[in-house]
Amino acid sequence: MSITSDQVGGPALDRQARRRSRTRACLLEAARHVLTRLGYQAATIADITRAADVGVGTFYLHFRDKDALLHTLLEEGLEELREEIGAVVAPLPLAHSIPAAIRALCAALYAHRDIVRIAYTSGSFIDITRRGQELLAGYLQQAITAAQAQGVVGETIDAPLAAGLISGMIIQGAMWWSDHPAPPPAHMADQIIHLLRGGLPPALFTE
Amino acid sequence: MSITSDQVGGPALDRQARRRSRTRACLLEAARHVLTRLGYQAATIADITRAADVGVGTFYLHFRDKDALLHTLLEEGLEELREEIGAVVAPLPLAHSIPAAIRALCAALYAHRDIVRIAYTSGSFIDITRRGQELLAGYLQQAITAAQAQGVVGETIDAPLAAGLISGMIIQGAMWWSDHPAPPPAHMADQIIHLLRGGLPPALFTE
Amino acid sequence: MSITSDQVGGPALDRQARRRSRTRACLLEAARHVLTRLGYQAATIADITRAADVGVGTFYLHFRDKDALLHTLLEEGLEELREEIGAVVAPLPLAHSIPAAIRALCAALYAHRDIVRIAYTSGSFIDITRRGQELLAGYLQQAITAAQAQGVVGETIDAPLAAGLISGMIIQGAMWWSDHPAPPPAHMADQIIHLLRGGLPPALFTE
Amino acid sequence: MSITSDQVGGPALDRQARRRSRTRACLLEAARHVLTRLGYQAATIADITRAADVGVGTFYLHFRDKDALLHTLLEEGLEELREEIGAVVAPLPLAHSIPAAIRALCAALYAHRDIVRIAYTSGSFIDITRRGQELLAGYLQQAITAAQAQGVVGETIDAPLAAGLISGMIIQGAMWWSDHPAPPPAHMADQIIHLLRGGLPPALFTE
DNA sequence: CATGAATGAGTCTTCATTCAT
DNA sequence: GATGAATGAAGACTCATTCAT
Repeated sequence: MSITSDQVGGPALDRQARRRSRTRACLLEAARHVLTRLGYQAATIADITRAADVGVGTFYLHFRDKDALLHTLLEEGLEELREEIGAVVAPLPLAHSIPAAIRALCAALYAHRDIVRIAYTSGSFIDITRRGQELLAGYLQQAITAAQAQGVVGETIDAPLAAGLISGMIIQGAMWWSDHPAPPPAHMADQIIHLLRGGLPPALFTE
Repeated sequence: MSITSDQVGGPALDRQARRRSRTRACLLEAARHVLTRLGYQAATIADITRAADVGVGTFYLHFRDKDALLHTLLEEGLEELREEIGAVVAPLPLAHSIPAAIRALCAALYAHRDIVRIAYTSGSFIDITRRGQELLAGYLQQAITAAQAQGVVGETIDAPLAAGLISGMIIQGAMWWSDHPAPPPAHMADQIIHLLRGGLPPALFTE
Repeated sequence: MSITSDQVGGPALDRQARRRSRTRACLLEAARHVLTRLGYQAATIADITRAADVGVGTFYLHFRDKDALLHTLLEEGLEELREEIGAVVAPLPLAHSIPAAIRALCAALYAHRDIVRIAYTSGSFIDITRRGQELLAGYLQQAITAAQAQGVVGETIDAPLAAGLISGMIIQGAMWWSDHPAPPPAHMADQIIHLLRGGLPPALFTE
Repeated sequence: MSITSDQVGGPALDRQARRRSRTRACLLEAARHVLTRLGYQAATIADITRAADVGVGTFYLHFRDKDALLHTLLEEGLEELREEIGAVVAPLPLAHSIPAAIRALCAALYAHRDIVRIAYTSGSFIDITRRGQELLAGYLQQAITAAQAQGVVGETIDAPLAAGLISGMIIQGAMWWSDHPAPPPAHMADQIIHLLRGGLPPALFTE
């Protein structure tokens, strides 16, 4: 008696589910490429399914519409960012983790520079974009606030705004990366840290 | 010949030209509002002409097509930016103009925050956007390079990258402004200057 | 000085409006033909605009969507029915107007047999269809009730149901007409009146 | 040969055939419900298989395509109508079977009101619908013609048309039933018989 | 110059049908 | 035989652009 696939329910169902998952992942991957290149509004469903090498109808088996795709792409990207950064920053002492946080943010945003570009050029889904920026700023603000609580940083620093500025700088770098290969994230992080350490001497600021 | 307003050529032609100019300005102003709200792709010609209170056909008397409108809007915005910033920065000694440049950049970008948002969310016309970013970075890079030439700034600073980072920080602020009223540009500039002066103490950077 | 069309606002605007109206009427007329032949669901917008000899986009200048077209078609048809029948029946003494009412109903439904077919085969817009049936039944019921009030008709007749049955018979005839040319409405009305006068003798009803 | 249920051919094949039959019946029953609710064009194969609780592919094991399903549904419905009505009317003397025929038609159409609605709102398969109407009219026409042959009904009655009118009245009632519960078929039949017996007195017809 | 009705190419989206498991 | 993921042709609807007035 031969062992056929329908004798054992599990594997058969698993294979089906795996195939489904793979198609969905193909679509997300293709969408990431296409949206990065063309922008959300200009990209068509046909562009995406062509890039994923599936039929147009297949798209709608996995996403309700174009908006749902973008939502999924951004939410999943945000979640990966959160995990990657969290894994690096969590074990560090808050008050002294700014360089590490900046390096982690740069590395993570470099890895997801496509998603960052899509988030900032799509126009819609501002809440997800905002949550992303808040995620980044959150790490920095925690570090600054903790340092202020320990008295090592003066109160003249507006912690939320400074955090926003630094994260803004990094995000802008990520958008730059979506067009240019250089500089690598480590170099970018070094320069940011160098700048924040007081790299620009007081001589430049005599007005 | 009938007695009409075109008996006297000069004034009539002027009035004609003035009316034409006014219509064109209305369209550009309407486009700025509508594109800021909806984004380039989502905004329709009808949206723009409705906001400008003219007929759809009138649009095509002033702009070849939708792309030409965006091109004009961005080029004119870029030119205004260049003039406003240049007027402030030109008379200053390069090596010591960083705070003034930052304040001028913040003020000018705040005034044109709609255009900045349109430039960064339209997806097309990357060359104009790049030229805008280069305009900003140019002022900063000149100042840093001049300071390095005078020996007041060390060579460990990557002048183009630092300039890019600082301008990126400011641009990111401008995109934030397109959604939020605060903080005012002067406050934003102060914080940036404070940060760059070495506002974050070495204590935060002991790794 | 020549008399050009834009010197006199009225006629120019009128011409514009007339042209618009004509296009709309073309579309409604084309829709009546196409929907009768293909049915509401099977008919495409392209079928209708092709029949009307206008571009597809023109359809959407006049109707929000396919549903709005059907709604308009049925409402306007219902209104014409109401006017045509009312004009005939209104001046008659209620209690003796049944033959006249039946002739008027037959004539009006014959004239609008396409609309009747569309209403009864479209599946949607049941409320308009119901209102149409109630319109027909209303005239008959008024006549029967008036006759009962004068004592010339016995109370064993269920006036609403009888009215519904007779109108149903006529409506079914109208649907028949949408496929066949004969019999003409006058003949149809004569037969109905003949039947209702007691054309089938008691001999047939000895059970 | 492995020990499985197909060792004994007969019962196994029977069980197979029974299961097949049951699935087919499920699909037809589900189709009847779904098509009644949504109409033929609007109903999807997925709607039907979901209602039947089978996979979409299963549908095509039992019907060549969507049209074949409708064809089967209508043909089987028509056959049942024919059998039910025939069983009642066949043993009666033609010339005196009009009340019985009307009662049988009302009862049968009430039982199959879903099918009637589907037939009249599907747009396609007009030949089956026509054959259905001819089935009904046939019984009535035979009765009227037989009565005319016996001299108990005058020749002023156009037998085919009168038969068509009466069947049309009943069919219209059946479509009404697909939306409303009342009146019951017996009541409907009584009123029709009452009307045809001369229920509307001559007083109403003095023009 | 100004207008807005008309156009039709281009998109999104649905769904009947197929086929590998 | 049963399943449901995948397919792509077909249809609704939008909107940049034109042109007669």
